[in-house]
Amino acid sequence: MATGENSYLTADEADHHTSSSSLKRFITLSSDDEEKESNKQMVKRQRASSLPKASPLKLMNKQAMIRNTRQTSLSIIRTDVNTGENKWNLNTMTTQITTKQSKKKTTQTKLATFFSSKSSSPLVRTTSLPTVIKKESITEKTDTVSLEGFDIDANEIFSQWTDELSNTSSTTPTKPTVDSKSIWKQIFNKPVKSKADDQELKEQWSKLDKEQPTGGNHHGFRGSTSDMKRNCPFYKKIPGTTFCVDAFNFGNIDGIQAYFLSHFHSDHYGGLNKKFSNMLYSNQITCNLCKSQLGVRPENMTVLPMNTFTNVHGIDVALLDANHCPGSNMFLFRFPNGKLILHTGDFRAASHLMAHPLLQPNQIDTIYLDTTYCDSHYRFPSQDEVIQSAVELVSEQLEQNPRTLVAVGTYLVGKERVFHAIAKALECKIFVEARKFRILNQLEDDDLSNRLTTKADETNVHVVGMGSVTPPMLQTHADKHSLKYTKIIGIKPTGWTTPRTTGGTKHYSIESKSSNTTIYGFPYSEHSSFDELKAFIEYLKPKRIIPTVNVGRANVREKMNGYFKQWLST
DNA sequence: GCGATCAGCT
DNA sequence: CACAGCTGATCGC
Repeated sequence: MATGENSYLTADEADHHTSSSSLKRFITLSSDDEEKESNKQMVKRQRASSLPKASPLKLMNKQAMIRNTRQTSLSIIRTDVNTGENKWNLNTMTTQITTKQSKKKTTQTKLATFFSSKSSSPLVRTTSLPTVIKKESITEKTDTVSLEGFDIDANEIFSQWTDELSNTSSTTPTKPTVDSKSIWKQIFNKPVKSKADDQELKEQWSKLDKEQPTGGNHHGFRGSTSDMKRNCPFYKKIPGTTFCVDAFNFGNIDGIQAYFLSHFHSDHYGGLNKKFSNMLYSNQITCNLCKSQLGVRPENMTVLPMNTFTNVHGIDVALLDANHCPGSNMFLFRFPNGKLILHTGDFRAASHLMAHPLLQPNQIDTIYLDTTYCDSHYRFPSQDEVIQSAVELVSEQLEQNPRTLVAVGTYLVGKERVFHAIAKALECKIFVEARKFRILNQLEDDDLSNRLTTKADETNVHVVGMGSVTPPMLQTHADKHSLKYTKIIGIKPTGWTTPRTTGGTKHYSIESKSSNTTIYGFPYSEHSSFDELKAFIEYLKPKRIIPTVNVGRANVREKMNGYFKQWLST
């Protein structure tokens, strides 16, 4: 249980409210437990009376978020429309108590309301109230409810609850009054359904299938059939927040304040340009690239530190290395009640990622998972093994013929380790085009930067775009840059290359060969292999997994779901 | 004439 | 196929 210093709950309450098994526990409460429960409430009330009164609050925002989790908690996050700041967090926690009346189980909900502020004492006031909502009326998912048109004074809401409390004997729940009902109606101004997670997810996917039937990955990158702006798929939004991840192709998304970017690859930043007028959150390297390559204005970007929680609009966010390309990170979101959501962005799972102190088993509620290779036939060696193999190949080739040009395919960012390792082994420089030169110099790797040159004849190791690793393109490249080579070899590091299991350590395949041009495919991946994904999930044991890649077809999703179930049940 | 977006391709 | 682009055409200003 993460009850860090930023948690708005005391440790005791956090445990009480957010324990993963709390729901189950309440359903099976014995009368003994009930007694304990009412004692607890009593203590709480006593403590509440000694706390300072809540100061009057004016709800200035046009939007509030209603979040109902497994623990059936409800929170309203209030934002100042002028500053975009969350000055106050106004939370209403609900806990559930099940009583056995006759044979029928009925669930009643007690409310504990409290106000909290980032700057002052976290718990200003607590109270408990009679039943206002029934469990059945709460969905376990998150709903964003627009409060447009309402100008609600918080005191107006809660004064009525307080009145109810004083008129009610503390142990006997009474029926809600019409007044408090109407207030809840205002907040839940759209119908709230009760559904199991699975069912809810299924519906969100099939809704997406209907809306965007073009298949593919709903990146918003392709597949538009009309001039209508596409909707942001649900799995790019973080429930219970005003956050989205890697969603720049959908204009200004309703209810979104913070646009997170996991790394600088075009299918993730797609749509981002200098006209971007919202707030982007990412790591230093990615922000550098957004500025230099896309012209995103610095005032529209916030650089977040790695490996530590930073508060963004009332929610703590930590950036963790994703082991994908340089400047790639995962996002770990921590809610005021301790709930954790992990968005992996694109990542390659490895033991050193799982060893991160912020990633503990059984702590994560929902994980948004890079499922690029989530199929049992995707197995490839470690990056180190493949790099080793590439270095050996290049060394052999150069020994045979020193007038060999080595062209290594790369992405805009990504696959750097391959040509870097080769250049290190050969103790030589690395030729890159001017644009690539600028990009690589932003990656904060001194040895890499020192080896770069934009003069083609200074080294045998040339960096080219992945698309240029074809026989005719390589030929053109060799002709264009130098006459001092008699042979050219292309290195194509891509995860889609099926590794040749030659029994040895030569992890490559020959993709094409002519008299003086050979292209080698290396199974060098910057996404998790199937086994790595499996190990990652089996270690973390999240409550729920939402895939973010290969989600365009229902049958593929079903297959992945099958794997998830297996992994989580071991 | 420029940038943004799209189809096609790898 | 997917990935992470690239190229060239078209659209909007």
